[in-house]
Amino acid sequence: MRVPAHTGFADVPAEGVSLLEAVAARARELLGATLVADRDGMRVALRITEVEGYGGPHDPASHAYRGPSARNAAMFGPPWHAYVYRHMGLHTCFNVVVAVDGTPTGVLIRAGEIIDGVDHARRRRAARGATRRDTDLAAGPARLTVALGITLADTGAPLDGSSGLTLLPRTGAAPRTAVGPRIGVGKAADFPMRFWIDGDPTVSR
DNA sequence: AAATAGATTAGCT
DNA sequence: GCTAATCTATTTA
Repeated sequence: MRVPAHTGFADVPAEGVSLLEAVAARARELLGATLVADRDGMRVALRITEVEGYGGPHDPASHAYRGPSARNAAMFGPPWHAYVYRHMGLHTCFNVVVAVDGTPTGVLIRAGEIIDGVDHARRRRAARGATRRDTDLAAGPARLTVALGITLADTGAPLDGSSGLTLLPRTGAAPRTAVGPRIGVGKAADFPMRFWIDGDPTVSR
């Protein structure tokens, strides 16, 4: 993996680059996986179509870049748990913690297709703003959390179903995947760490 | 104690 | 496509 000098990853040591590769691999695995949220007796299932990797200590765009804090504590916890944070005051975003060799790395779930509980998702989204098309229900990290009913209280929760959140691995073959730079990231924006299912209508722009 | 940048969204042109 | 809204965590004095 070549690391362009202007991306902010320039000082990543060799083991850091392999760490980024590992995160990218985990992110790719999550494409096509299913996230099931059981909330208030309502089940909403999401087929993940867009993700972004965050490389912890070597990634200046990662929340874990500057070490542990009250906000990012969950990233330093066990893998396959949730890391939920608030952004821009009101928006809530959901990550899957992917500890690689004990380092705090994560994958931001940016978008997906609602495959079960569409009515519940639409109702939740309608309560916070207008939604025109079904493909927009979870087309964006904060939209996704609203559709699934995920809140800050879910941070640190396991994704094995014991807390109402279940992550099911993709079953079929790997989908056709597109790669690009991360979105809305000020630092290291040119580094391709964003993956989405090529041609899927539910990915954010 | 104060400043500031930010893993965004919705609404309008 | 472009901009306002909106507030928190982290950084700086």
